[in-house]
Amino acid sequence: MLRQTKQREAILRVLKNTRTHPTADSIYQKVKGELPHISKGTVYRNLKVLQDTDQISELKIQGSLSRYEAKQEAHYHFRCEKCDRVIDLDEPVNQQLNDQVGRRTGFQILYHKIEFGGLCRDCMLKWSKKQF
Amino acid sequence: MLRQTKQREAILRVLKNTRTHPTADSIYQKVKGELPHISKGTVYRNLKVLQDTDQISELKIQGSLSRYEAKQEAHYHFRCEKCDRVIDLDEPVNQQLNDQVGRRTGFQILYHKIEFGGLCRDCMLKWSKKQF
DNA sequence: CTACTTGCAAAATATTTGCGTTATT
DNA sequence: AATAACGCAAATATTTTGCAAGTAG
Repeated sequence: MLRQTKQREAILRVLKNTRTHPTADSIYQKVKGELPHISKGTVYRNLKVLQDTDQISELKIQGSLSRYEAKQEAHYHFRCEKCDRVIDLDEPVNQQLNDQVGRRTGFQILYHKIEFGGLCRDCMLKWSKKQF
Repeated sequence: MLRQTKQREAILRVLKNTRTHPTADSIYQKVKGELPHISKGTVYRNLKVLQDTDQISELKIQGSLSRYEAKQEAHYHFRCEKCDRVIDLDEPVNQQLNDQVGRRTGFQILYHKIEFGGLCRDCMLKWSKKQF
């Protein structure tokens, strides 16, 4: 039976209270503020447990280490190539896509994820200013 | 100016001749058959150069190390959760999606990638046999 | 009490880098 | 020749793991 430890709670809380999709190391840094003796091993082990119990998910985004987020409704991600931020999109999720591809391929499709990439508004502004 | 070395050529050739989306290490292993003295540093350095010159692309797929593929027409990927293979899909690419999301978010969208996940046909068969 | 978790440290992986040498242009 | 690229080995991440001690249930 899984136990509820303050380390595990703290890690989950950090993820529920941010929208930045932090890496394992930055989760470790944040939790250390609250639990100074926590070890990285504990962070990695708990990230794994939380994934296995479907409370968080891992994001493998272009050009960065794995990031994590607390599980929410399905949504897509956008990554800014300049500032490297990862932003949750409101864009509606294409519910039929899985069935569509499943029918055409004969595979059993359980999920799909989309990563958009480009420039966020902040970076577009900064960049365009530099042109003049 | 970039030079054309046999190491770089061999790495690119390996990627052009496979559909398996190999990892850096398995590329290293394959190229070693042809160039026994090649080093891993050379493989990593060349994978970077080939990406920067847009000849190959890196795939960050759920539950595995980075994989690589020679650049082709845009396409989506499917990952089997049982055998962990990554398969290129014929599925048509949604060309309007970038503009659509760009309009709604105000971001400049340069690309999008989709990863589907589930069970491939082979694994569905194996798995269903085990039920009886 | 039991056994899941932790902290710590060491080990295992993965990737990058410094440097003297090789080889492409 | 000039210098990009290489091989090798050492240096850096990054992640996993063994183990004795701590603690939730």
